[in-house]
Amino acid sequence: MNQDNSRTSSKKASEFPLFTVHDDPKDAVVASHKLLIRAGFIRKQASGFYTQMPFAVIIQQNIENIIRDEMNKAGAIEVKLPVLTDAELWKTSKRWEVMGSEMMRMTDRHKNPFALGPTHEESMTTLAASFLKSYKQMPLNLYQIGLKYRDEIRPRYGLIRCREFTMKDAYSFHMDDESLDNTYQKMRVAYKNIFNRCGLQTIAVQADSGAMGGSASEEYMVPSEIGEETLLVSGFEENDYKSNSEKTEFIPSYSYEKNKSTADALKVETPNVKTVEEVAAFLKADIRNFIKTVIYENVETILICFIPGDRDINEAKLKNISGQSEFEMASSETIKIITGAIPGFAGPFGLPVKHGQKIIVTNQDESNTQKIEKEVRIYFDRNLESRGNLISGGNQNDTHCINLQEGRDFSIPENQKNLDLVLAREGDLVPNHPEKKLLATKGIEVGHIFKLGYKYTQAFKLTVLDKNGKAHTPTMGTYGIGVGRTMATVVEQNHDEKGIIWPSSISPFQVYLTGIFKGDEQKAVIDDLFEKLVNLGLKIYYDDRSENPGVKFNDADLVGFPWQFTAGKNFINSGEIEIKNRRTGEKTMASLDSIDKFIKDNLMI
RNA sequence: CGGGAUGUAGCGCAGUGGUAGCGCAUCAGUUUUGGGAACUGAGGGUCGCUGGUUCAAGUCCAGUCAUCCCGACCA
Repeated sequence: MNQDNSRTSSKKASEFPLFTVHDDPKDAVVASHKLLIRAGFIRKQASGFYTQMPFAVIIQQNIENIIRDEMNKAGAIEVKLPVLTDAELWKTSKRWEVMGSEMMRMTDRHKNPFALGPTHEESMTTLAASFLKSYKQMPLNLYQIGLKYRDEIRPRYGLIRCREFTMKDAYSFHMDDESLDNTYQKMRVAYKNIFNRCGLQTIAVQADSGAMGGSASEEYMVPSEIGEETLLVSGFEENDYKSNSEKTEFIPSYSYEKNKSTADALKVETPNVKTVEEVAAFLKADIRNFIKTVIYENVETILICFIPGDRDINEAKLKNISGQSEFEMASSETIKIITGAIPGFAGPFGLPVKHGQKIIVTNQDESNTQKIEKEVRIYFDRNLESRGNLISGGNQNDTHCINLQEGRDFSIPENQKNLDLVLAREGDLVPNHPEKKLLATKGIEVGHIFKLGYKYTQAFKLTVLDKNGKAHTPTMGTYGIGVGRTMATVVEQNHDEKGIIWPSSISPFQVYLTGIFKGDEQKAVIDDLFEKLVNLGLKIYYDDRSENPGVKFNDADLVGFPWQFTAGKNFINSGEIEIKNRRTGEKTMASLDSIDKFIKDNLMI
């Protein structure tokens, strides 16, 4: 009998109960959230915290084991780090402040600060530093599967965005970029295999790699209406361009007018019209000839950005260009100080401040307001270069300027040429393939692989001796997969109006056996069938409740195991079992004698 | 943190200032068993919390907490 552990053994409903519920929970809006709760896989404990019920525990184990198998095959080594992390770790990497209120913090009895780990670069680098001494020990790829805590601003969609979630996180250490790339490529293969084996269709897209260097980064996205990322692709085939919109280079499918201004710059009154759209309508001008001004600030800097009037700014690109990882829209106060006008009338012509200038502004940080000095930085998008007949704010209330000429009325500095600040969108040209246009789709991120570089090895002073006996700082890669999110997105991709349809690779059971019987005598016949099926090696869930048949059929569809066997009066009278494929709905009849072959042909994986 | 909404039985929801309700679920009994059964009976409530107005508050007012949805973070 298959009684070795819960992952491989068969169960009876009378001993291993269902937790299905009749109604959709009122706070659920997406399919995976509704179905996982209705089918009794999860229960909400608090916002962003979920209990896993018995079936979900098995699914999670199945997904984890697929991940383990592929990671181990790719040469990674599993460890387990503490979830609770000492504040010292985060202070060393300067992330104690950067992480802000996203980290769940606490103190121990001695008043020492700790945080529940939102990620483990610090812990893993510290661990590696404790034993990595020689180039001979590398490359090394360490991973763990464990809980992460992030105090999300807005948990939502059930398991898709939680405050406590299980993640597989791996960190690799290398002597050089070539070795890093080698492991990175292995992880690409492993990730493809992992998601394929989980029955999850993903697309790998180019991702923004953040402020720490132009290294490679790929996100594994599940295409979905409810996705929080916008993806831009040239198609969905192997060699098509696929990118996160944050990362996508902006190449317009139309051309911006390059005529020189024939008239001098001129101020015009534009009372109470502020947005580019309003001003364009007011002046009856083409929105593409406008310069849109966007102003951000943080505690150190004020970032003034000029972009084409018909487009939006890409903040991820600005972060990379400016090196500032955090900023927000500048306050009205700040805008008045730097432009001399209320918001809505800023522009490059006659702007009272210069790039690099230090300026005193009021900093309204929480409760206390104080005067602090900030550095002004000015950035121009490349699509403004050499253009004339431009229109922008006049740095004066209710005033705009027309006939502006780049190089005459304002100039893009030489060291700032070719900056790309615009958020690309559907219809723009595909980078390197100007004959194609980008298509937009939404995606949920389930995995991310990333060449990290030296940030943590430097911060934690991790060095090893190279062949020449000289100290060398290794480079790192990091590779994450959201385990619970994988479970949820599988449901998003695999369900119908009746319930979930689990891929057999991660399904808690292969077969849902519905017994329909009157009285103990008939039940005994079907109990006996269950034992025989278990002995054939099937992982089977036997609904032996004395409910009405409809209740059991509905539960079988809802919990979504891939095959449904029904044994009722046909079985009792003539030994016929009905077999239904949950996904296709296809039904066949089999006798106990012929079922062995059916199982070998269809159910053994 | 801004904008919007909701908190009433385990779940889903009604509720007009004047007796706390419905459906499902639960428990007991009888019948029923191939697509969410029927009947009879029973149990289950600090109406989120605190304060106020009123002869009287689930209902009106103020505050507060929680949850969800829309925007900035992320696996």
